[in-house]
Amino acid sequence: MRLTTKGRFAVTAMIDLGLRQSGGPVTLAAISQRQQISLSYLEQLFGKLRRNELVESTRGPGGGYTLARSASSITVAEIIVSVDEPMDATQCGGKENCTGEGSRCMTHDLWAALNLRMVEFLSSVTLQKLVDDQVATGLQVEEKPSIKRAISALPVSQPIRINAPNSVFSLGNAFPKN
Amino acid sequence: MRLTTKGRFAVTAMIDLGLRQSGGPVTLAAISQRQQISLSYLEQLFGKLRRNELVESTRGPGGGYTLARSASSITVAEIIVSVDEPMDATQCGGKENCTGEGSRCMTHDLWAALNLRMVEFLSSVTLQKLVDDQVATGLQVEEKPSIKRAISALPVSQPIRINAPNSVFSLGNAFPKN
DNA sequence: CGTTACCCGAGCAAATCAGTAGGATGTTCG
DNA sequence: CGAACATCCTACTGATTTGCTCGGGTAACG
Repeated sequence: MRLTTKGRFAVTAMIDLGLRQSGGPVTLAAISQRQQISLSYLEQLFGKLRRNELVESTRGPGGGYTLARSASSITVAEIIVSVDEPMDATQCGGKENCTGEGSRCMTHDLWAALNLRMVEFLSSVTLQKLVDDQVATGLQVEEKPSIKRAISALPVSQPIRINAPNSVFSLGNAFPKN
Repeated sequence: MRLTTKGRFAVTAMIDLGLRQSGGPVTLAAISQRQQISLSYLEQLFGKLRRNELVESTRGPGGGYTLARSASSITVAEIIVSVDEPMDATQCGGKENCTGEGSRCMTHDLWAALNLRMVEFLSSVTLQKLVDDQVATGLQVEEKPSIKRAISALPVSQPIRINAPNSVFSLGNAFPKN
């Protein structure tokens, strides 16, 4: 498990998607405008999210992305793991003598175990919870017309602001030293 | 809070230090050999750990590093934060319009809150716990002579293997995709 | 003085990050 | 059909981080 801003972008985009998918598929262009993330970068992230079966895509006019499962069954851990490359393993890729013998290269098992704890923790937070917390901050999502796959003629309107209540939590790199 | 292999190296080295400092200061050269981390890289990491007052240094022959506080009062979170640069803040460094208005740039607060949760979690794990778990795996630390600051004439002997029981946990990037 | 071992900075190859560019493919509507 | 839409895909780029080397400097001990 690696925690970087990359995972943050993915989770943010997924929250936006969870908030607005009731009106049909949501385009990356719309998420890009609301969340200030570049479109091509979103395409790359959602490519991974799709291949990990967290979202489904619909092509053509009126298309976009929807959650592949209910938001309550998608966890933060799944999102982060999807966009973070597995990057093989520890640096003792198997070949290095690494002190030799039968048991693994010291740190290997130790960190596998901590990783598990991190995943357990992040698995306890569902996307639904994050979406609910957003709704609770008094954010209003203007609905798209309920006609399925209708081409939205609506202007993008003002960007959705995602605010955090005290109950949820944060990743990323904002950690002032003093 | 950022979780990368850098923090992993730091925590691993600190566990090694916690295991062996009872025999006096531990040299980075010894840690380097046991944990397979380059000496110069360790020097950089311990420079940060020292400036964050997690370790103390003793120069000259027989010198090395010792924990600045008891292992039970040092947390994993402190170690990781010490070696990970604060790298300022979110990308809306304050200047970007970021949708404007009074409230922060959407993701800002959301992630600050998750960050807090991560820190709380990693703060609940002390270095002492990690050291105890290592001792529990049946690792024997051969003592240096109890003469304080004596020059160790002992051969480095075999490297200490750090193994993980199921009770502790892991960071790092070992997370197989399948 | 010589050895030990901490200190410090510059620099470097590789990887990752965030984004750009340029298309190709599939869907819908006129 | 053909144009617009929107996902898909690959490759490339500049900036940063990672892990490490090199070369020296300084304090402590014999």
